[in-house]
Amino acid sequence: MKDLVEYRADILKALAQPTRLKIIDFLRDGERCVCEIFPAINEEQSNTSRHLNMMLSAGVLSRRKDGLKIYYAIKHPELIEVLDIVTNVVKQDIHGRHSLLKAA
Amino acid sequence: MKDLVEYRADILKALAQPTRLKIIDFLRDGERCVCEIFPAINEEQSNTSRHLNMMLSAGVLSRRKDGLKIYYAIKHPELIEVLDIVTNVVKQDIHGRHSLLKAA
DNA sequence: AGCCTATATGATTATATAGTCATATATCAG
DNA sequence: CTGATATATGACTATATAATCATATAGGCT
Repeated sequence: MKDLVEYRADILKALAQPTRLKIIDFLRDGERCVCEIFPAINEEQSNTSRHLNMMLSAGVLSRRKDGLKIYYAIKHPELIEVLDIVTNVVKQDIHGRHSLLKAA
Repeated sequence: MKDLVEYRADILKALAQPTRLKIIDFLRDGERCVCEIFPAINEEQSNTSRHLNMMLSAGVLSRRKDGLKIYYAIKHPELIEVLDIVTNVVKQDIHGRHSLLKAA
């Protein structure tokens, strides 16, 4: 049986990957179907599907079925705040690093 | 060269692991030396050291040397807020799950 | 029924990660 | 200098992860 620390790690792990971050960024404005998501982030359909399912089981996304299409959405809006905070931390921190940013 | 998405993923990854979460929880009240940290979280010294260094390179912790001892601290207090938000999300979410919590 | 579209999944591969044990390095005390 | 303490690191193992290609499943259309 998982304890609280493990559940917290699961949520954070679900956010902690570039492809998944791109997905969540794309879902900021509301739910989208898989067929919209994978072209938007420029990833394979199957890879996108795996990441979506992973985030669903972690409790980060919710899923709605409508005919052939499956719509995913961010389940807890607070997580958007989490990403915003992390973005700010990175931006503060980036000045103390040797390497430069590719794009903002 | 890393882009913003990758830096964000690095920070989140640094938080997304049970042993590291325990370390950060222990550092909430301020800096601690390695010799205090690893007994507190009940991990090997070498493993603890690796996690500390990992979080240092990710920009999550800062390090201060004082004689023989090395003190680590949470670098960005905002990250404590991040963990608190995630904890709340988990607590909300836990009700919709099949398994029960071991401890809070 | 047969065909299309949307999504998920099995099998595989390459790479990353967490942990352990032994050892190296650094600083201090005497 | 010697010995003790604190921290870091090399080498290794076991496990997890991300990605890909091919295929399966499911819903809708004619």
